Order: sequence, then C-alpha cells, then structure tokens
Amino acid sequence: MVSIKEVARVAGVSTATVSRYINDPKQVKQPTREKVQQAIAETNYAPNSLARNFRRGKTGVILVALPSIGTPFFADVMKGISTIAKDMHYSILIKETQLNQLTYDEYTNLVLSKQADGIILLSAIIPFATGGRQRPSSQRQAPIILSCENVTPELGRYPSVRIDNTSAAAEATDYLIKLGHSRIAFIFGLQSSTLTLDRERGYRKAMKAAKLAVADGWVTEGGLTLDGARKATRLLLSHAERPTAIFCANDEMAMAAIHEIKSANLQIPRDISIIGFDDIRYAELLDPPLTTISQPATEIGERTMLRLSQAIDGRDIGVEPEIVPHKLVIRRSTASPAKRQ
Amino acid sequence: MVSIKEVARVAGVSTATVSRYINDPKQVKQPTREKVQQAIAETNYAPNSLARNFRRGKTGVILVALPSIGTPFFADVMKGISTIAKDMHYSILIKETQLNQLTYDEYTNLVLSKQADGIILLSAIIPFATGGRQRPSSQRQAPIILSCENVTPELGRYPSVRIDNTSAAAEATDYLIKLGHSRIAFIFGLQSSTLTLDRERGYRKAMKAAKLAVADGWVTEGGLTLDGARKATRLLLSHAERPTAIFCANDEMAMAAIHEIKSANLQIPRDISIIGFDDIRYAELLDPPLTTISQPATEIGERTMLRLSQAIDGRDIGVEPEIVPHKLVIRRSTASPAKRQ
DNA sequence: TTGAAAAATGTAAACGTTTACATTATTATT
DNA sequence: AATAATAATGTAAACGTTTACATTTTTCAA
Repeated sequence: MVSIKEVARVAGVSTATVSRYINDPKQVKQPTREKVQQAIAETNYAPNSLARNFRRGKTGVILVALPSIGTPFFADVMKGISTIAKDMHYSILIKETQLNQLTYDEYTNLVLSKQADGIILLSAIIPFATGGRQRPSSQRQAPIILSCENVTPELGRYPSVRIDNTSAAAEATDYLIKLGHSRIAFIFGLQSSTLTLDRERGYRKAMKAAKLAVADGWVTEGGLTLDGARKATRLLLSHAERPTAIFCANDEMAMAAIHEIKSANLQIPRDISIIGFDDIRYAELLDPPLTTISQPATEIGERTMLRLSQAIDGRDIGVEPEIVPHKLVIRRSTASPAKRQ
Repeated sequence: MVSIKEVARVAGVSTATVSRYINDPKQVKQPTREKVQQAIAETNYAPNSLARNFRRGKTGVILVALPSIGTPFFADVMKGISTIAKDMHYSILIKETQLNQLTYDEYTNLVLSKQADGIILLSAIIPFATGGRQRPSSQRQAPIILSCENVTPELGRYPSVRIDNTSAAAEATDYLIKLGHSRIAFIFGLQSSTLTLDRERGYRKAMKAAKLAVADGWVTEGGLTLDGARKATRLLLSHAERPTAIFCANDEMAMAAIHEIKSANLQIPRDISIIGFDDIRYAELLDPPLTTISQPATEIGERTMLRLSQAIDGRDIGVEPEIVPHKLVIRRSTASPAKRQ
C-alpha cells in the first residue's frame, strides 16, 4: 500500500506538507497544493485511517448498545443519533446486547482500550450490573450516556436523555380511568429494565391515586417480544375477572395483544381497550389505530449524541437527566367500557 | 494512559513478553505470567486497540450499509451477520445510506483507507452507480458483498447471497392466478433498486405466462415506505377496473395496503387479496394474517458474513450469487375472488 | 532596498503495539 | 556430563501518521 512518504517523494515535498494538504489544504500554497494533488492522484493514495486514528488517539467511533436492532422505536432514535454523529464525523458501531448485558466496567473498558470514543446505552437492561459489586469501579468516568433509559438509584447516577416514563405511564393510565375503566391490566417489558419499572410505577401510582385495586395477575410480563406479549394477553383474557383495558409497555406488545384479543373473538375497544407506548410508525395502521404515548424519538437521539460529544470533548455534562416531553396520542383502540358485563 | 512499556517495567520483563502474554499466554512461562498479570492489574492497563489495529493493519470492522435501520426484515439479516461476525471477532459498523448512495469506488475506498476490513451491502440501491462511468474503476477488488440484493448486469458482477427474487415473485403471482385472479396489481419498491426490478420481472413473467394483461396503472411505486404504499393503494382503488389482488414488494407496504383497503370499507380477502414479501415478524399478526414469501433472513446474513470473511482472508469467492431457498407462506389475506362484481 | 513579521515548508520524533531476530534458559538425549 | 534441541525472553525496528520546532521563503512597511 502506498503511504504518505511515497506521495511526498513523487510530489517532491515533505510528508508534513502532504499531511497538511490532506487535513487542511489552506495551509499549503497553491502551486504546492497542485503538486501534491497530482501526486496523490498519480499514486492512488488513500490515507490510512488506522495510522491517523492511532496517532491522534481518537477512534472516531461511537458505540451504540441496544437490546436488539430492528425495533421501530430504536430505529427512530438511531436516526437522530446518526444525524448528529455524521455532522461531527463520528461513525456508529452497533452492539446488540441481546441477553448478555455488559457491565459498566466492561463498557468503560471499551473506551479505555480505544475501541470507541464514547458510548450510548439505548434502553440498556441493568446496564451497570456488576459481578459482586453494585457500584462500578470506574477509576475515571468514561463518556457514557443513557438514551431513553435510566438507571436504578442504587447503581449511582449517570447522564441520560429521556422522557419522564413514570409520568407518561401515569398519564396513560389516568386516561383509561377517566374513560371509566377500573379493571386495568398492565403488560410490562422486562423485570430487569428500569424503563419498565418506571412505567409500572406510573401505572400503579395512577391506580392508587384513583383508589383502584390492582388485582392479582393483572400485572404481567410481556418480555418486550411479540410472543411474550401474546402469552401475557391470553393469560389476562383467561382471568376470572377479565380486565376491560390493557396498558402495554410498548407498541409492539400492543400489536400482539390486539391480535390475541381479536383471536378470542373480542372487539377492541368495545370489549377491551388497548393503550400502547412509543407511537411507532405502525401504530396508526393497526386495526383499530392504537392509542399510545408518543416519544420524540429522533429528538432524543439527537440530544443524546450532542450531549455525549460534549462529554467526549472533556466537558462536564453532569448526571442530571435531560427530560424531553411526551404526548398522549388518542386513537381508536380506547373507549369507555361497555355498560353491561 | 498507561502503556505496555509501563507494565513491562513494573513486571520487570520486556514489552515483548507482555505483548505475548496478552495475545497468547501459553507463550510465557507460568512464573512470568503471574508477574505480568500482577503488573497489569496494578497499573490498570488496558491494551490500546488503536495501536494494535494500526500495527496489525486490520480494523476488525465490517461495515454494513443499509437504506434504513429498523426495518424488521433487515434486523433479521443483521442478526445472522452479527452472530458470525462476533465469532470471528469483527465489530459491525452501521452506515445508513438513506438517499445518498455511495458509489462502488467510495465503498472500495473505505476499505483501502482502512476504515473497515470488508463491506456488506444490504439491499443497496444502485450500489455501484458512478458519476459518469458505469463500471467501477476498482484497481484492486475490495472485499465487498451484496446481501439480499443483486446488481444489474451492466454494472458488472459481484458476489451476493440472496434468494431468487424473480422466481419468488413469479411464484407469488402464480398463486394468485391459480386462485382465479386475473386483475392483479403490483406495488413495487423503488425504480432504482434491482431487487425491486427482479420482483417486478417475476410478476410480469407470471402474468405473461398466464396470458393475463397488466393494465395501465396496475404497476405502481410504493417507495418502500408506509406512506408511499398507502398512496399507491389509494391510487389502485380509485382505478376504474379495480384489481382483485395486490402483490406488494414487501410486507411493510402490504401492511399499509391492508390499512388503506379497510379504510375504504373493503374486505380482505373477500374484495381484495393481498400478498406480501419477506414474512416479517408482524406478518402473522396482521388482520387478516398476511400471505407472503418467506426469506431465510438470518441464514442469508450468516452466509453473507461467512463468505465475506473468506474474501477478507484473501480467498477468491468468485462472483456467483449464492442462492438460498424461499417459501410461499399461505395465510388468510388471499382467497379466490368473489364471483360477482 | 532593507529588515521584520508572517507564511510556507522541512526535519524528525513520537504515538503503542507487534514481531523478526538474537540471546539466554531449560529440557531432553546420549 | 556434555551436547543438541527446544523453549522463553529480550532487543529493537517497524507500522503511517501528525506535529513541535526549526528553517526557509514570502510579504509588507518604512
């Protein structure tokens, strides 16, 4: 492979000049510029990013860790991240965490070992779980930020950009209550996800405020998967005291719930109201169109990346969560419960 | 940051020994091993990947270019890619191409400039479009492979892993014909995508074989987006001679079509049959569950990554497409056309 | 024209590894 | 016990940039 030395030789200048030409042509005089340009073309030179990054001590990479690619909601967040990342000349390295979550120390190590300049944890599930210890042993705080998700207080506090999940869930629940529902079930995501926990907290808070009981078995795990949510829904439907409304912790699980409810020959919203969370692009195409909580996903992504880049640049971004507004989007999957029954 | 030198000093050995310990502990004797281990722990040393990659001349990165993250189908392909990539210690760098497609030369340059060791083009749209020229000027063929997609012959031939899109589309169309349909419309993706073109070719081939006319306006562009497909569907419905079946070039567009058809107070499949492509995870949850062509997405991803890694290792993988089998999955969105009308 | 200031270019070191080769220690063979 | 073969370790160069500093060239004011 041809190096900068060869280009310098051909152009009859020093390597420093070639380097300057590449990084900031204004630094070299017009005639020299032409010589160098010519030499580059002639030699078919392509700067070695490996060497450049090594020398500069920067990877130019942002690692985004998410449970699974291909969820419509995350796709929108990623869009925001990508936009800003591109502006700042960062590339996006994807790490699907699936089951095996990394510990906080492991993430920190990715930065320390120069695999990435910074890390975005997208709805990470117990992202900071550590072997025996609870607290990460972080010698030096690496540029890591949470997007959409937050972290249970026992593990310490970390910067995040997200909506107020608890309030949003309370608001959704409240809406059902105002419609006249009292038997409201909740399908949550994963026990281990703080995001899930927050939403459940909001649901319970609203129920309590309305002095409504949360019957045994009305809060059930959907696992954030279609199959999990289908099972959870069937369970709910088989319940002696069938709920008149189901609040799903995300829209995909709501899709699954809708399918199961219809399969049981029940009608939505006549027999059961459904409310989701996220307002993914399919929500309005469902039958019936889904009432849900809308998050400004792309904006969350943008703000996350912006804030992370500040941390990378060495500024102190603190640990305060950056809260963005959510919105209840009312469609046709919710209605007052039927009088009879 | 502490370097290998410091570790060597603390352990009282040479840097070479430390390096050996890190890369293959078997190479160093037990007592020395312990000294080094101790020194690493003591100094909190983390190997600098930037330096290592630079020295080795390998990035350890596979770049995956796709039009847009968050499409359920690609997510499955990515899963396959990730699995194999992880086994081979590669990381996945994501490049969303959106509108601005890179040229083949630009992709090649990413490898030449050591941004990635290899590239996977996932359903790339005219991936090899070059400014004036048609043919890429590739001095040396870089390890680039197409997944799911292929390339129009004029641009040359490149390795790919995919199903036989033309046959699959013909099969889907045939199925509708066998059901008794003759007025069959086709919503394609993008004019610029060869994958789209292939599927359209299959559709037309089947229609021709059955001596059925393809009426003006029955082949229309959905743009691979929900909105595009909704518009396309409305157009189709407003047609004087309304089709009795619509073949959508992917499942997401089928979702949109189903929604529009229902909104027009028509029933599926009684009034109109719908058939999709891909068999994404939502397909069976739709109302009615979607008849579609199923692709072994994860397997495609795995095979693609496997073959790419061979190319990276310098083996000649040729340009023959690796064809994997597809399958027609019959659900309830298709039926024989109603007698009357 | 001269000299000072500014701009352009050159020189060479440095970044942190890995590794070919040289050297020393250990083991096996007789 | 002597030697050969093998294993373990050390030495130092190399990878391709960037950049501090030195030097040369150009510009500009007087």
